[in-house]
Amino acid sequence: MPRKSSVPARMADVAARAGVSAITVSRALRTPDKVSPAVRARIDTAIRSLGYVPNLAAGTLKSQRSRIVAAIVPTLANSIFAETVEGMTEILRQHGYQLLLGNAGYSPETEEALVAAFLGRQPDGLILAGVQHTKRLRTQLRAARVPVVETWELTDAPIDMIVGFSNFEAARRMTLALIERGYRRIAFAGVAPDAEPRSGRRQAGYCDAVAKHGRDPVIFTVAEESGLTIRSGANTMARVLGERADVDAVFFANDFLALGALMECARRGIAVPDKVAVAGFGDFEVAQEVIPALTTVRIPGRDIGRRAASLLVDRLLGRNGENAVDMGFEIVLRDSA
Amino acid sequence: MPRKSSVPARMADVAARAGVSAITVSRALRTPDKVSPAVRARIDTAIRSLGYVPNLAAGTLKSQRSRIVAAIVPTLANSIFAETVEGMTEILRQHGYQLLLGNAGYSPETEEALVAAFLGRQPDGLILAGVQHTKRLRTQLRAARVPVVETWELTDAPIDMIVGFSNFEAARRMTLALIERGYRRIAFAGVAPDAEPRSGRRQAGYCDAVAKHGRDPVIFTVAEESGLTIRSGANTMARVLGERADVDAVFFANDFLALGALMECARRGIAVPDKVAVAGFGDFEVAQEVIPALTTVRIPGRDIGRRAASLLVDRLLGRNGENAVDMGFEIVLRDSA
DNA sequence: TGGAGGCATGTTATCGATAACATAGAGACA
DNA sequence: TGTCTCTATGTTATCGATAACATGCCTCCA
Repeated sequence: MPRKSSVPARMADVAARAGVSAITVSRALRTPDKVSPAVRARIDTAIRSLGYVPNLAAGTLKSQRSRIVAAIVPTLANSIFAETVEGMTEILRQHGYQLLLGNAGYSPETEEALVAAFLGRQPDGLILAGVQHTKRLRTQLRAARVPVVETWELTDAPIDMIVGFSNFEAARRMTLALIERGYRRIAFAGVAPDAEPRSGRRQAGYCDAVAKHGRDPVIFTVAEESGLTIRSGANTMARVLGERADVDAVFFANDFLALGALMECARRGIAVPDKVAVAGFGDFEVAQEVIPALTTVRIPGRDIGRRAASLLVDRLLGRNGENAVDMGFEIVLRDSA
Repeated sequence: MPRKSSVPARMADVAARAGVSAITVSRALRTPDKVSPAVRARIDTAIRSLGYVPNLAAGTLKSQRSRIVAAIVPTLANSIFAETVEGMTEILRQHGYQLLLGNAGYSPETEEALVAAFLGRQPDGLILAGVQHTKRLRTQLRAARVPVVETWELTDAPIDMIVGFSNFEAARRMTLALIERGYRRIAFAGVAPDAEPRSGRRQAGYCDAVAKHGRDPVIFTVAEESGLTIRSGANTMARVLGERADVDAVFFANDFLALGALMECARRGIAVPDKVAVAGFGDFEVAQEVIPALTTVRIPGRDIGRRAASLLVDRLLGRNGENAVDMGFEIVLRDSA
């Protein structure tokens, strides 16, 4: 039966116009080499003349494949996670997958709620930032049998696949580099470990390094409500300068914090690194442009996204490759420390 | 018929366990007040004990409502668009909608391809950045009868709804402010107008303002491949200083460019604003922290996202409100100009 | 006391694509 | 020439939820 032209065309309409059955249209779209060129041409013409758009909800329902990948990140704004998301969309798009995005702040509970909402879409895969999840989330994910990639950290007990680097090791190595450069009293500044797990792992790496050299850690905790911002970096630097005249280097958990610290020093006319050295984490674009250029840890954020998506795609294509990838990091020594 | 416990539970399984029919479960989930409290409680128990997750593909197929909103932005990385996306997810989540995200670079063709791919998901709405789209895209969207919100600009001929501000007017006002402050020879630096339409509109606003004062525009075009980055801002500033000693103020199309310019001046020991003034666009976080603090145009990026999502949600709920919202801008005069 | 109206719940058909199975016809080869 | 294989295409049933319509029962008031 023909339908009013005001309602969208269905596959059956395309089939009728091309003089074939619906399944042949379906094949022409999904596995073109199983359809003869002549028929394929007729179908293409019909599709164009009807403006046909396949209803993926119907396809998903029957085939149990949604071609959707869901990703959950803590935040996009002013963050290197945005690059990771771009890296993911890039690879996923190449393989015909689309990205359903959620941002969870730094709350495992919100993450859990988002995953619950996303699972109803039958995503073919899931990408999460971090390895700190609620117990219920882990249970739910195993039950759903969805391929999962965790990112931005490493752990011995991933849910499934993982693409990241060792925040602990990166911070440890940066701290050792600062020690090697001759700084005697190195402080660490980040948010509370339970508020942001990655920052917490970095703090632990710092503690390990100073302990190895028989020194006491000096830790400044950034107020949680202000977060990893330039402004809170400046505030924290002000506290360090006011409270601990003996500190000769500060290692910040994030480049924005470090940038704020540099600005605070500039405002006060304090020489960096002569009076106090500053190091950051992330190697954001601004790090190499600021004066003095920022010593920091380079993290391949975009590549983490690309690689996470690749692992997922490989799994979905039945190609079984690695399950855990350490993307590494790089200590970048510049002028600020 | 009962199913193996290894396959996910369906609504019928929940219904059986709760001793009701499937439709009652459906109602308990979507319109709980139409189900008696006692039955609702039994259903809730059944859902939890089976770990039931509704299959939204099935629901979408029958109800023709996907509860998905698709958004396409040029880029997320290092960009204020990321805040807009966060604003959108925030509002959409409150109303049970999920965000399908695409990034199109600055290519209308990629945007068109993304929309085509997204439409198959039957999105309940679509949010686009900008108002420059291919003709085919406009046709396709009208045919699909999807509510559309364009953002970040204004136009007399929106596809449907629009939430933005006037890039032209914002740049014009900033230029006038610079003139008023006494700068005689003001240059503009941005990417080529056809590469980034928003930057192009800003350039036009600048030209209008200088022309009103009988002056000739001085335009520096940032190399397209490097884009709106700190580094290309520094390079552009170097060109300005080398080629146009008469220029006493430079208005950059973006805060990152302006930031790079400030850094280049610092490296060369050139006083800002005494020797040359610098203004930016966007009021990114770094603008108020850098030294000298950056004179710029504040754009409510997050609010644009929130408002765009609200307009869409209102439309979907049958509440017909405004179709065009000017979110305005604010000239922020700081130390750099 | 009876019927109108409203609430809670049920029955049936359906959304549109595709997996699984079926079949027709062409060519290959003994 | 018969049968075997392979390719191109078709038929049927189905994925899981929900719209539309149906029904039973309770309450209220004339």
